[in-house]
Amino acid sequence: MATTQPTRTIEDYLHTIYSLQTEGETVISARLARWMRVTPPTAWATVHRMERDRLVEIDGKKVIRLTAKGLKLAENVARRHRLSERFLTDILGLGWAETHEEAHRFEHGVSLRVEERIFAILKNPMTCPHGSPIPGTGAKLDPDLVPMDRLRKGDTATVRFISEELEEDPELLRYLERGNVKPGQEMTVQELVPSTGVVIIETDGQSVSLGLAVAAKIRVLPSRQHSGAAALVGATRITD
Amino acid sequence: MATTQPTRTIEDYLHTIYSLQTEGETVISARLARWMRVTPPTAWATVHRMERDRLVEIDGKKVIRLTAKGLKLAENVARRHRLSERFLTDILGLGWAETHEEAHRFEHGVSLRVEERIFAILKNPMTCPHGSPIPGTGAKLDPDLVPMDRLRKGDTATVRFISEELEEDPELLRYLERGNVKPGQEMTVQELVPSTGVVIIETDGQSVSLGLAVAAKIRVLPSRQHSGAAALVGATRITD
DNA sequence: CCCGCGCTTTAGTGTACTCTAATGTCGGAG
DNA sequence: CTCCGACATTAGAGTACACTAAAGCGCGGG
Repeated sequence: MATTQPTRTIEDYLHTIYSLQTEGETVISARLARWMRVTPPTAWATVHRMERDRLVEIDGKKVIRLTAKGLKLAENVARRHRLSERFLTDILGLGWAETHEEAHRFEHGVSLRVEERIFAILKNPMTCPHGSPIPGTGAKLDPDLVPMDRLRKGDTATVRFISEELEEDPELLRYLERGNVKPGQEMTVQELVPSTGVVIIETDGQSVSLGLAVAAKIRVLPSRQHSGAAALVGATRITD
Repeated sequence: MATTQPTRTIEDYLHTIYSLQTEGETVISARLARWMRVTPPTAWATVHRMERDRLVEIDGKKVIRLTAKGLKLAENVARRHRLSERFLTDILGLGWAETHEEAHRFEHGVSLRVEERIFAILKNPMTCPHGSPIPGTGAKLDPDLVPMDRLRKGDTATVRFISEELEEDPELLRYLERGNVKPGQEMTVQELVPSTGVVIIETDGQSVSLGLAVAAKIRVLPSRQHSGAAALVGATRITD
């Protein structure tokens, strides 16, 4: 009945699918292939093993969705990952940009017992250092958050959430760290012209330029709602 | 040239071979098979992959020895393992008996960076909680230590070292923990009659019975040398 | 309406690691 | 000297995960 512990590979897929799914993205095999850095046939085969083991379902449009069983396992992986990130930064003192990569390795070594201890030592944290809620704590992504690319020139907001998709790129993370683009940071939009594909924001007096695809995966809580935050709803994009 | 990172399996074999080798035991394939809980053909194939990759050499008597390359990797695994044990007991508060098992999982998640941080937080520990020296710290197993089964009735000694071979059995470890048979503990031999196969010792007023095969893998520093500690040299045994 | 591009899927390989079943080998006990 | 038992080894098989090469498929634009 495949009640065996998922392998490391399967845990990674579960985590990725969970991330995309909770961030409201459409999960298809090709996207997983890119994220996992494997070829499409490899991802396809793995996803189909997961379907066989009732971890996911694949609908007529090839969209992959976690089953209840898969969700449970995925939440567990995500919890260990995000908790590991907190642990690595808060207790071991690793940098904000390194921690995702390190946690990706670290999380697989964390058993239930160790997880509980780390939780206790950290005093039950609710989110990872990049703003993702830690499953099991009751924390949810604030629905009032807005993708940064929906802001307009002059808008002020607080950075709250960096997508785990962006975390896959350490160079980008270092760039964001240098620019203070981290949860809790106040920011103001200096320029945002869709046709240029660039948004320029100001954080603590620093000017930081971001591509719109990147800005779309950073969520902020607006302070002064200029106006149009709700205008562009439904502009779904599968950019990877 | 197989400069790839060793797999988890290979790391485990390296660690086991390293443990046996540094404790002065003869390493053969059958023994590895028992320790790793796999069948002899599996262990054989794995060891031969390791030979192919120049991690070990196998002599005419089928004895397996680490090459310089294998030793380097094995020391790294052992360091991460023993350091993890210290970390899990000292920082996370896991029990002395659980920690080996947990560390076995945990160690694979520890990168060089994380290893360095843990070292720093623990203030450069020299040994694991069971007395094994942590490679890279310069610590060595004290050559004055004596296997507990070499003592005689009435001898007093201090427990210093529990073999990693014994650590594979959590039940035994819990028994030892309850009986205070841990590094640093003073003890006196109450009974030791080889023909009975049992040694009875006293620790903090507690009486603890151990099989001689187990006692042989616990090393102590004698306080009063009654006499015959050097008598039985060379009684090599491959008991597992 | 057809074509191409992105996605899916099949086919064929290869390595690591595991098993069972069976055979070869060697040394010590009788 | 022979036979048994422990160990080594070969043979045959299966799963997970990775790849390349090559089709198939469906939809949006010309």
